[in-house]
Amino acid sequence: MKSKLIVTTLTDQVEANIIEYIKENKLVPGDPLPNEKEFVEMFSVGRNVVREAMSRLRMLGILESRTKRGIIVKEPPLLNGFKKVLDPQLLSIPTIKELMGMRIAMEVGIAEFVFTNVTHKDIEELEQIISRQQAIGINNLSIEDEMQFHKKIYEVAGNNFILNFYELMQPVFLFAKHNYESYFEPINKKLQESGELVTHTDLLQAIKDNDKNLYQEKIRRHLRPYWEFLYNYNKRK
Amino acid sequence: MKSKLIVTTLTDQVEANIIEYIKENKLVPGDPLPNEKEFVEMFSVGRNVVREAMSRLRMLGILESRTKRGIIVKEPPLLNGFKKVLDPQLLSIPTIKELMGMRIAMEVGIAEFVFTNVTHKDIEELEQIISRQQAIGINNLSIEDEMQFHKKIYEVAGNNFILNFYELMQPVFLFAKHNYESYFEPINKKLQESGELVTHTDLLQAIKDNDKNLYQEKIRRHLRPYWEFLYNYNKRK
DNA sequence: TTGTTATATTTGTAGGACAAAAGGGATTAA
DNA sequence: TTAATCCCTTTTGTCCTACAAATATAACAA
Repeated sequence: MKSKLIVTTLTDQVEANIIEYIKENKLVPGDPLPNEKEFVEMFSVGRNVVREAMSRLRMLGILESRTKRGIIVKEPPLLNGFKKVLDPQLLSIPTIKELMGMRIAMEVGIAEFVFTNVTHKDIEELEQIISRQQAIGINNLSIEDEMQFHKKIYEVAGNNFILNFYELMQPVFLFAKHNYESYFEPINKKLQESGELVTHTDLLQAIKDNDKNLYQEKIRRHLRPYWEFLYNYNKRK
Repeated sequence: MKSKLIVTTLTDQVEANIIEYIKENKLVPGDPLPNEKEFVEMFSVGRNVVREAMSRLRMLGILESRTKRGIIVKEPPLLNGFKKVLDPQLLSIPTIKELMGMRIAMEVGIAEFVFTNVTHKDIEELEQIISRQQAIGINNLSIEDEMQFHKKIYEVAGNNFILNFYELMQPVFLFAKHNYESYFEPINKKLQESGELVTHTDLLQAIKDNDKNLYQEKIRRHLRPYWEFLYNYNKRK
């Protein structure tokens, strides 16, 4: 029984059919795909529909087409699609809060990898980053400066996917931080006054002391304010 | 200087242009977009190109179109695109290993949330899951059974994004586990013999004891074998 | 065999056509 | 005046044709 409301378009169906075709025929990266005309006949649809479906898969990086040479299956970059939806302008506050929770979990969770991989050279680099930041002054710190330290931590962890993930989410974090600081007083200042501020220096010290549990506790307290503030920020900008 | 090799198609450009249009005009979910014809004129391209670009954004969930009512901006589900590239058939072993590393980090990192949120009722449910699994026998456990426990943990953590993320990655984990066990002896058996097996019972005990650090250590040891085995598995199936 | 040329194929792009759906306006009824 | 109904117009979804650019393939020449 078909509802009058169109829930899936032909393009949606053909897109799913092509994915199914790849799975059923066990195509792996490098394998050629039937060309447009063959899909048109296979699914009995117009060429536009097939092209729209393939265009989507090409955007995700699952397919690659070379003029005349046909279309091949590709190992897709994992975050092609994710990147495009991570626009703070489009996301609700609860969603942004969940992303921030994800970040906290990740950054606590990679501690294991960080402590396994970290070298003296890494520690030196982290010290340099911190001293550059101190030269600027903790309250004049640009958000990009602030993020350098964390990025380096992610690099030490040695997982490219997690690093990419973090970098893609940065615009969202910037939004959260910027909004916090424009509606309230700067986070750093507030925490400094209450004595709860966990600085990058504190984090680095825990790394130097090889105290993983302490590091995890500190990184949590370092990030938590951004997460908690989102509780009280329930309207879209 | 233009290379003769076409790196971006018109569709790619128009897709980027539409995203830029949304940002520049500060459109938020619910706002209407110009219709296809207007974009055709705005960018001086054929209707097909505009449709392909919008079809991509519709797939990601950034746009929604209703026949005649036009197109509106939508808050996109975050993982629409990610879901489609998570096909173990398409991913290389190093990539799968990075995903597994991500999972370990997440599951260690959400401990904080789990320990904050967990209730007696949750613990009862976890006990029921475990006893169902023990009734089956630890070596007869289906992979789905095995995953029930972890899914419940993610639910307790209370972050929908992380939960969705985990569920999407399950096919990849299944692949890793299945391959390990078909090439080597079952993971559980091997670890049991060496006395290193961390069972769900051990994990639950750490939760009952409210010992977060121990839990994190145990969950790491519970998952690590799958991650390490990927080191030695360097060929695509 | 090797190199060149011509042909055919395939993708990218443009544009026309039409059906279905729904908004808006006009007409009619109360 | 207000409310209900009908018709027209707009817009999306789909199909189709056409053509340029690129290149694989075949045919041909040296």
